[in-house]
Amino acid sequence: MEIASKYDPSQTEGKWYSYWMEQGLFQSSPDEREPYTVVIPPPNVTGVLHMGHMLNNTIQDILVRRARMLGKNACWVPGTDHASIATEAKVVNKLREEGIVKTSLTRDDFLKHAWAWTDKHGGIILEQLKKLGASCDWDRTCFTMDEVRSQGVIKAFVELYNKGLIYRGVRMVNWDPKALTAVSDEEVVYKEVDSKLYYLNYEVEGEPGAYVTIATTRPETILGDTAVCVNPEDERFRHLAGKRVLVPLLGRAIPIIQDSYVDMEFGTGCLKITPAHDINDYEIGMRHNLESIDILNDDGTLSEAAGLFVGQDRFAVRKDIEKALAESGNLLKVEPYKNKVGFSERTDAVIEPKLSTQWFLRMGDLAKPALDAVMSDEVQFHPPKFKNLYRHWMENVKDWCISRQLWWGHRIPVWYLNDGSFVVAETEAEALEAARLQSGNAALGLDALRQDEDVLDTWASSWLWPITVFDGFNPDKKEIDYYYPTSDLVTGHDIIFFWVARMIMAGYAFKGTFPFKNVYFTGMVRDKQGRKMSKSLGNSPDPLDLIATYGADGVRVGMLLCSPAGGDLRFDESLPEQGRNFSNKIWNAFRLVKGWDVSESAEQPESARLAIEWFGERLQQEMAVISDHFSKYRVSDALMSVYTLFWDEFSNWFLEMIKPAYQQPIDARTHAAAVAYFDDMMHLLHPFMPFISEEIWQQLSPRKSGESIMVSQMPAQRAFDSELLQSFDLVKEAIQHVRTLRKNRNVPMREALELKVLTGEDGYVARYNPVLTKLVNLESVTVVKEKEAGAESFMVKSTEFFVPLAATVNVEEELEKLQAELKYTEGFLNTVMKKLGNERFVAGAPEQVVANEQQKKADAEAKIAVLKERIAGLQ
RNA sequence: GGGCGCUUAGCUCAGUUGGUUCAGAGCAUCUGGUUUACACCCAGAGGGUCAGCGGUUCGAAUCCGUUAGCGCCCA
Repeated sequence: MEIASKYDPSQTEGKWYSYWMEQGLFQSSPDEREPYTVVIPPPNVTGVLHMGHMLNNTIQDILVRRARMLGKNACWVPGTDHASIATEAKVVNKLREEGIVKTSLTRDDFLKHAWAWTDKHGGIILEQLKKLGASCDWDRTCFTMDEVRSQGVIKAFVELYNKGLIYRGVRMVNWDPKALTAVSDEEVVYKEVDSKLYYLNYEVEGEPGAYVTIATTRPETILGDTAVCVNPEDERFRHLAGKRVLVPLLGRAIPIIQDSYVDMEFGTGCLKITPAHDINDYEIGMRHNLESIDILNDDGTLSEAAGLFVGQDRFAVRKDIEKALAESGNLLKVEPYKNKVGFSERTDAVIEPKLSTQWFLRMGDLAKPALDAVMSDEVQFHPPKFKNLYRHWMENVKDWCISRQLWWGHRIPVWYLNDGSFVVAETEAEALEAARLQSGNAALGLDALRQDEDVLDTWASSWLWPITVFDGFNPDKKEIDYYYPTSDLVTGHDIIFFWVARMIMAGYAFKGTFPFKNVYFTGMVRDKQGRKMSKSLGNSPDPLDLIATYGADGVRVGMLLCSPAGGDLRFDESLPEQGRNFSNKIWNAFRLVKGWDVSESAEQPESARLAIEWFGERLQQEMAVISDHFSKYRVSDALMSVYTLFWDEFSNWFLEMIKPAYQQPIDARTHAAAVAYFDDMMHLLHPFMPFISEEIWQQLSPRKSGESIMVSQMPAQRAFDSELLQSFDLVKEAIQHVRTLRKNRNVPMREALELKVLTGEDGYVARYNPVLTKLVNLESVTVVKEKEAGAESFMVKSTEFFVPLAATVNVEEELEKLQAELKYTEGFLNTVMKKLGNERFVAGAPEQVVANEQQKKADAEAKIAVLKERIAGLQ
């Protein structure tokens, strides 16, 4: 059978994914095994796969596949979230293109359109994850707005309300005038912008010609001013206490108040107060019982209350009012100014601080156990540096505005009665019952109830995800008791507050314990220049194109090669290319092993026997390293271990050592060992590169139908012989020296060499001669008692090796090399001696460290002796 | 403005309680190579005052202070 010399992922990836699905290998149900559970960070239902998802889901799949192969009952629950604002905005846009205005539709009609959109686009992203190889239990696919998840959200709301943790209140919220909804603090992105600082003169009432000057970046808001404030310590304004000033253009008189909030150094030291449109002004207004004048409509245009410019957009007014103020003589000057302005994360509209009635979740009590859990490592963060950030946020946590003025989402389970009171209940029927009780009117009908028009923030369903995906709010606890708490959560560090912190709170609030044991924070995927990947920049490659070009395995490797936990990663196409190259390397190693003729009668060469003995230990050594990496969530390092184990140790050393001579068969014992090692390495590789490892595993040995590497067990770990490994390294070193020598002297491989060994205290292991002989083509290895004059030479530790060659050695070059090595070794010995000569070191350092230094001293002295001898011999 | 973090080879980054020859890996570069598994490869090589300065210590890339540059989070 001819095997192609290039590995072609397109021939295998789809095939094996279908096979795994058909065999039901991703499925999990509770049994007696230890569970290993991961819930996917649900991507936006109408979104498409981007590089962040690729990274994130690759890591999850690696963890899940490894756990499965370690004998755990691995369960990875997939799903999507409904992304309230984003999806509603998309649907509104689509309707607008069709000539339909949202406000012309009823809520129900709008929701029909939204569901249609969701049905059409939802799930695309999950299909894309399959291309990546994600081993999710697809039978468990959840959606934040499906029935079970919605029930959970409503039950949680009612429960929290009954505990007094949810309240309705008038607060300053972040208003998005484009989406026409409040958004949470976390959804506001602050950016530095070039704006202007306007200096405005307010005339003192009754004192024509007397002014105070204020500085503001938002001159249009003067229409809502209800005071001017100065610092009580400020001498400059003391004479104004108790007086009033006139708002420019309007002539409305407002008081001059005193509050220590005002920074005397900033601007003019005189601050205008607009309680309805600035959070700090609002607080000052509360302290001084000021009136609030809301001059803006929800869409950002000026309202009747403004008195002027009514109906015009806030930014248009800013320009127009500048002119008007200049004409009226109130504009003193305008300076360029840089300030931070809040933008909506979803719509990029400038956020308007706005007084509004909203639902809030009290966070104080919820935060406490969640904070403790992370600080005590009951929930472990990887990398731990995020603990600090988390603590800072948790200690300063503010109440969470959970209502959104949207239709797409979970409608708030609150019903208002005609008298303005309200009831909170899980269903309409229960609401009616409660309302009858509350009103004392047993005849109250449904028509007397009006459900709150708003929906809940999307994160109000996402934070319950680890619970609701196992139907944790219903009486049947079989699933949740088995799978919860989950094991690992893998997510971007950008949603640590949005999601991670809140899930931990929900875990303690509703389940009494943490939702996951470990959180692995990934970095943000950036382009080569360090820019965040975004649609508008067009700097994000299409993940599916990458998979088509380099294979899913190649892309997975590429993602990991640049992804230390938590740090940003710079992606460019050389990375999946490297992954593809690795696939090809593995494939060709397989071709080699598969292509050999196997002879039952051929004797096993000693070199092969030694190679097998060595690689068995080497494999164990690396498996220990890999396990250690995984235990510390160093997934990239674990991959790098597998990578070098396969490429360097297995392919470049082991296979070369056992390779039979040209056109000769390989003996059966050696071949069997090679196949067994290959099998082991496919296991180690499988979590990282599921497709090629399955393809090769299936071909390595006959397999039964339904078998798969993904549900087979990882090779068993055992202790390994590190002395053997060290002594083998000495042979490798000798081999490398001979190779260099061949290269320097232009001696081709086919020409066999003589090797003479002048043994020192260490550096030579005679039993490995067959390996040495095979890899560098020696005709003999002989132990000598004397130096070999005129031969090329090299050293391993204190042993000297000589290779007699026809042409003479370049004495000068050789001397130079030896002198350099001598100098280095002497310098090294010197530092060692300094340490050993230092009484405080000998007394203070641990015994082992001192012993090491003594060993170094002995080694160095032996080597120096040999070097000096050789130099003398050459001179 | 407040807080946190980072700065190690051309690039991306490791360096795990200060102590094995500790200054590393991968990629890139350079030099050889039609050794029939692989040029998506093989064999080699070069390359860094561990950001600067000061301190602690027998010993510092590692701990402390400080300066500069960069990044992130929060208001």
